[in-house]
Amino acid sequence: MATIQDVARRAGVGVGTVSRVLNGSPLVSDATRERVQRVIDEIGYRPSSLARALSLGRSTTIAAIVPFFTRASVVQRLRGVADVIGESDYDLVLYDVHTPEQRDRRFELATRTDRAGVLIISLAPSDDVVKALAEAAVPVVFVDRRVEGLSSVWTDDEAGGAAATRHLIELGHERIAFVGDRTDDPFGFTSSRDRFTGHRRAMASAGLPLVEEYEVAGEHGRHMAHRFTSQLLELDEPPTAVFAASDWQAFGVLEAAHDAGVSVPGELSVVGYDDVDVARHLGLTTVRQPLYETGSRAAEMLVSALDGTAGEATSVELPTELVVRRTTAPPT
Amino acid sequence: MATIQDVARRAGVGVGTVSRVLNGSPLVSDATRERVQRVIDEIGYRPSSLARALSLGRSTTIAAIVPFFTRASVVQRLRGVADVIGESDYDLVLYDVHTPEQRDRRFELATRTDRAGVLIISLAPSDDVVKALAEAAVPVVFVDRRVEGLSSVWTDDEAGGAAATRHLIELGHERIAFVGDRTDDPFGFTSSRDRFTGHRRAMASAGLPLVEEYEVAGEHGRHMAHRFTSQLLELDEPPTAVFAASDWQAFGVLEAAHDAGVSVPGELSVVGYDDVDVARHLGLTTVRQPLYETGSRAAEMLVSALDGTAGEATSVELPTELVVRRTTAPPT
DNA sequence: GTGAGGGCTGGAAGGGGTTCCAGCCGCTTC
DNA sequence: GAAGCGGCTGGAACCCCTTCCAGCCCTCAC
Repeated sequence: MATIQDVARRAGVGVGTVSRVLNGSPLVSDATRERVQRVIDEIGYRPSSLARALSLGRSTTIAAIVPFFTRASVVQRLRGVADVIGESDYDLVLYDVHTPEQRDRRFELATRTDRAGVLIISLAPSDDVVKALAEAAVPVVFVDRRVEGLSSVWTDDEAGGAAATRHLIELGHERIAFVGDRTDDPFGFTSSRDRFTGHRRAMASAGLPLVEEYEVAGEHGRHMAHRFTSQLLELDEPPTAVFAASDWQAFGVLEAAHDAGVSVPGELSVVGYDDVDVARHLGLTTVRQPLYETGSRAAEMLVSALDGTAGEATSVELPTELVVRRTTAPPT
Repeated sequence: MATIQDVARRAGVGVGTVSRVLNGSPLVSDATRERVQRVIDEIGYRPSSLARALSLGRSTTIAAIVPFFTRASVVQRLRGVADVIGESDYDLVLYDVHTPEQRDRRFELATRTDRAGVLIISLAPSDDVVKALAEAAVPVVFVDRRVEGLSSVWTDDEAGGAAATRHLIELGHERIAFVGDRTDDPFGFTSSRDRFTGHRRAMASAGLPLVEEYEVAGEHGRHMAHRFTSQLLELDEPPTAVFAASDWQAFGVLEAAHDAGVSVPGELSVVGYDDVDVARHLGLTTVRQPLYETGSRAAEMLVSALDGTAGEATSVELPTELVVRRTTAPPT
């Protein structure tokens, strides 16, 4: 592997000059520049970004800490991140997190200097970590979560949840169930909880009673939602509508309804959350949140912070939007 | 940020000794080791992996070059990769590729030494690139593609395609259409083409005619498949079955059938390919390929190559499997 | 002619690790 | 008691860049 020394020697110049050519410094005469450039092309020299980073004291890699990057919603956000970072001079390092232990380890790593910046998706840092991050030299942007004193891009889950339930209420539903994530989730995800809060708020302001049997929560995913829905449908007074905390849970609800021979939206209305790709395909009424944009906006904020064009920590809220499709209708 | 010098000074030892403690060398007395370790813990010292990599001459990052990592099938593979790399001491750098230009640029970067190893998913390198990769010091493993002289993990798309069509033939279908990707695809993806070859082979060996009208190809994705299927269904003699080169294209086919009021599987049988998550959900008959395993196996191969426990380049074929669900039935 | 100043250049220092080499110490061994 | 040896240690050299500083040469003004 050729080094800057080799180039300097072959071109008959000093290493400083080669470095200046490499970095487009104006302090090089055209003749010299051309000569050096020719040698570079000839021997196919490429500077070591490792050495460069060490010398500069900053790397060009951005870490993204991501939970379950298999989930469609997370992938969408990540795509926004990847698109922006791909256009920049930075590289994207992916840290997938399955367990709270991994999460904490990753957070600890994040405070080290090896990465130029850090993007944290959907994960909740403890107060200690927040402090460490705030003190650390590396810029951090949170996606899908608001953190005091640090930059973030987020949406209002509570308002979104309220909108979903309000839609059902406006259609005339009164017995509305909520299917969400377990509340003691070890990652401290709050989106399901916030959507639930919104749901209750909407129920309350419509003067509808909160029936405990209608509020179920379990492991994230289709299966649990399926099982819960089967149980809901067997109640003496089953709900006429279900608001699921995510599209995938809504799919589980739909499946369960199908299995039980309950027609949608005839006998049961269903609303999801996220507006994942497939949602449109299946005609699911849902609350759309701008997944891609949360990722791309956050990445943009981080990159401009790294390039020094951004100022203080900023918190950006992106809007959600109710998308009415074919799984909701007035109760019969 | 503390350096190894600081630790050495505070512990009253030389930097060499600190480095030895850091790397678990046996050439340190227990007393010294403990003293150094205490200082490390005290001041929360973390070695710079950048400096370490530079000094060692090798980094601990693995690059994954990935096309459209939004596609569910690609995400599945990537998950396999991420799981394995997450368990190792390496970091995963993600390069998403949307255009052939990006691909070529990424390949060029791959031949440089900054990354310890490279994983290339589904993408086709030119002969020049193959040569460069073979010569470069960095180990490379291809996923979803077989490359002469380099390691790879792949499945037999032709056999899979043949199996899909054979299934339809065995059900009694004779008018079987194929909906695939455009053949002049700029990335040189070959999977759709290979599946098509398998399809034709199966037709031929069953003595069935190849009808040109039944072989359609266009941009990858649901929409094109939708449009093509609508056209197919308007033919004087429409096909009774469709083999789509991917699950998502199969979903487009299903949509088109639904829109045209054609019942599935009553009037039209549909087979997909990949067995993406949603396929099960929608009851799609499809050819399952082990997406996750393809990624994890490749990552394992790469990691062991990096750790020196692997030998020569190896090529691993993983099996495909026909999964019959609710979208195929005998013709009426 | 001299001094000042500007344009360009070479090379040393520095960034934070690893490793090799030399050296010290204390113990055997003859 | 000297020689030999093994265990442990300190520190210089090195990995490959960037940047700062000093210095050279020229031009221009006085």
